[in-house]
Amino acid sequence: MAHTERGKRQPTPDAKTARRGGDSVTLEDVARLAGVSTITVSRALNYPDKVASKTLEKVNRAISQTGYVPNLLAGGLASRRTRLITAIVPSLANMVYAETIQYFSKPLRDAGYQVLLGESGYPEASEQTLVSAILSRRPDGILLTGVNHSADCRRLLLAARIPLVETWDLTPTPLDVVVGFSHERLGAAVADFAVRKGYRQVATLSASDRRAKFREAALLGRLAELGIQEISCAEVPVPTDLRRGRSGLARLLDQGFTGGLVCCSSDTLAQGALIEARARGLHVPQELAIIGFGDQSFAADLYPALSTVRIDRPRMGELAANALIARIDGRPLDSPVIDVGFTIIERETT
Amino acid sequence: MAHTERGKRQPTPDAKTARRGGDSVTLEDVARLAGVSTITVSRALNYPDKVASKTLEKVNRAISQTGYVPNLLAGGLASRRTRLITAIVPSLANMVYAETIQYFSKPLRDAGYQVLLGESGYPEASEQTLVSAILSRRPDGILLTGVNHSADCRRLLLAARIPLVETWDLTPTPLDVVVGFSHERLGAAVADFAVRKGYRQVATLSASDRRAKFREAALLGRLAELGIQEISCAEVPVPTDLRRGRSGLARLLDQGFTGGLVCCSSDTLAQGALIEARARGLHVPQELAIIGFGDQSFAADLYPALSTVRIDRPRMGELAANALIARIDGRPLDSPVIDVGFTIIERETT
DNA sequence: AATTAAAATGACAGCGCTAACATTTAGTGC
DNA sequence: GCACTAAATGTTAGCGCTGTCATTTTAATT
Repeated sequence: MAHTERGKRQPTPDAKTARRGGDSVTLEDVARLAGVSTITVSRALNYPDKVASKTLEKVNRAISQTGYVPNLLAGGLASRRTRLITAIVPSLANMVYAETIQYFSKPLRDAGYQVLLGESGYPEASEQTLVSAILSRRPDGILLTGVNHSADCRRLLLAARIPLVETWDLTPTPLDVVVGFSHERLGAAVADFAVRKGYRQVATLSASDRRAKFREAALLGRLAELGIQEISCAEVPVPTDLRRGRSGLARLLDQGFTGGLVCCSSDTLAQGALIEARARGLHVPQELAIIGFGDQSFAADLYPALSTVRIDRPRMGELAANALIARIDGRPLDSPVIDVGFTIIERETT
Repeated sequence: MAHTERGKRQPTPDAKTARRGGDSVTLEDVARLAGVSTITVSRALNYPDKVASKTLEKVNRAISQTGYVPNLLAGGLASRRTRLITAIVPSLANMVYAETIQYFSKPLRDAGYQVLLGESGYPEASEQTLVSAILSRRPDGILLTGVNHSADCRRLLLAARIPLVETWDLTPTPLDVVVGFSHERLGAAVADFAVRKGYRQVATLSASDRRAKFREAALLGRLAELGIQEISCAEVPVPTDLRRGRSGLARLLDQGFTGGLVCCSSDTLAQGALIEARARGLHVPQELAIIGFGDQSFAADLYPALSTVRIDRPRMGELAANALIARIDGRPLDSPVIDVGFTIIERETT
C-alpha cells in the first residue's frame, strides 16, 4: 500500500499488452517483430512505395506471421478517411436497386472503398434517422436514391460536408452531384410512342412511388395534349411484384379498359400484366399491348418479349461511382448534373 | 524564436478547437454547451437512465442545438463495440439473397445494429480478402452464406473471436452457429416426390453453384436407388436468369428429354423453363412438368402457378439474426445447429 | 442531525492508428 | 572527401470517444 501513489491506478508491469481484450494483434506488435517503428508499418501498409523494399519485406513477413488485421476504426479516426461509402436505396426487394448497388459498388471496390448499405424504405424509421446513423460512421461519400429529401435531411447532409451523389432522378440544383434521367421527358416520350403506334386507348399501371407517379403524370399530361381521350389508371403499392401486376391489369379491365396500350411503371408489373393477359386468354400484342420500364434482364426473355424503356443502369452506377470518387479526391467535375437518358426498346408486346 | 523550446511544436492558443478539420461538432462541444463533462454526454447518449432527467434534458438540448452526430469510429474504438454486423452473401443479383439480407436486417436494426454488406461472388477477390476487409471494421458479428470456407478463411474468422452465423446450409460442425436446412434431404425429397407422382423421366436443370449441385447429387442418388433410369441433366452458370432457364430447357429437349419432370435449382430457372415450354407450345404440366426451388414471391403468381420447394426464408433470417444477437450478448443457445427445414409446395406445374 | 447507501457526475487514461514534423541515412556532384 | 539534396525512418501528439475508478450529491433511515 505504502508506495501506491494517491489514488492513481497502479498499472501492472505488462499493462501495455495485457489491457482489456489484449487479444488482437496491433500495429505495435507487428512493428516490434519487424524491428521498426509503428509508423513504418503504417506506411508499409498505406504507402508501400514510401518504404524501402527491404523494410517492406520485413514488415510483410511480420504481418503474416502475426496474422495482423488492421483496425480501420482507429485508422479512420486518425486519418479522417474511412474508405467507406454508403449507398441509400429505397429497398433491396426491388431488383432494380439491388442491381444499381452492384454496378455502383464495382468501381468503388476497385478504388479501395467498401460499400455500406442503407435502406430508406422502412416507414418506421425516417430518412433523417437513417442518415444520422450513417453519418455516425463517417463515410467518405454517400449515394442517395432520388432528389427529394426532407429539409432536415438536406441540412444534416450538407452540414457533414461529405461528397454526395444523388441518382435515379435529375434536378438543376443537386445537393452536390446528380446522375440520372428525366422522368418527365420519359413519361412524355412514352406518350408520344403510344400515339405514334396508333393506340387509341391507353392505361397506366403505376406503383405508388414518387418517381413512378411523376412519370405517369408527365405521360398523362402529354396524352391530353395529343388528344387521347380514353385513359384508365391503376395504382398499386410498392414493392411491385407479379401479383400486383396481375391484379392491376385485372382492375383496369374491370374498369372498362378494353384493349390498347398498358404503360407499366416497372418491368415486374408489366410481366404480371402479361401473365394475367395470358391467363385470361388475351393475345398480346394483338388485343392488348404492354410496355414496361427499366429493361431488366428478364424483359427480353419473356414470351412475348417485353417492350420497355431502358435505363442504362450499369452506366448510371459507374458514372455515379466515378463522380463520387472524383469529388472525394477533390478533382473537378465537368458538370454537377449528369443525364444518362433513356431508350424505348420495342420488342414483341407492342 | 527565443522562447520556442527546442523543436517542440508551439501550439496556438486555440489549437484544441482549430486542429485539423475542426469542422465537426464533438462530444466536448456538446458538453461545454450543456455545462457538464464529456462522459456525462456520453452516458446521456448510451445509458440515458443512468443520468438525472434534468441533466438529460440539458444535454439533449445542447445536442440538437449543435447538430451533433456521434462518431462511431471513436466510440467503437474506445468501447470495442461497433454495432456493426456484416452479412456476406454470394451476390445481390440473386433475389433470394437480397431478400435474406432484408429478413436478417430487420431484427438487427431493431436491436440497434447496422448491417454492412459483403458480396463474395466476385472471383477477382478471394473470400479471404473479403473477410479480411470486413474484419478490419471490427464488426460485432458476421453472417456467412454457406458452410464451405477455405482453411485460411476459417482461421481468420476464428482468430477474430467474433460471433458468427452460417446460413443456407447445415453442418454438424459449425464455426459457431449454423441456421439452415439439409440440401441432401431436400434433393432426396424431390426424388421421392417425382416417383410418388409417377414421373418416369426426370431431368435436372441446375446452376453451377455448390449447394445447387449438392441438391442435384442427392436427387440423382435417390432416383438411382428408386430405379428411375431416364435421367437428363443440364448445368447453367450463375447467376440464374430467365435466359438460362430457357436455354437450359432447350438443351434438355435437344438431348432427348421428351417429357417428364424438370427439377430446377431455382425458381428463376424454373420460370425460364416455363417460358421456353410455352414458346414451344408444350403444355405444362401435361407434356412437361416443372418444379423449382425457393418459393420466391413470384412462383405462386406464374401461369400456371409454379410447384416448388419452400424455404422459410423470413424465419431463417430471423433465427440467424436472433442467434447472432444472443451470441453477442453472451446468452446461451439451445443448440448451435438450427434446422429450418423445407416444404414441397405443389401447385400447377406438376 | 447524523449515518449510510445509492445515485449522479467527473477525472483520467487509453482504444489503435496516422499527420506533421524532426531526424537519420543514402545518394549525388564536384 | 565535403556540401547538399532526397529518401527513409522515427518521435510526438492527438483523432473522439468510453471504461474504470474516484468523488460528489441526493435520498433513505434511524
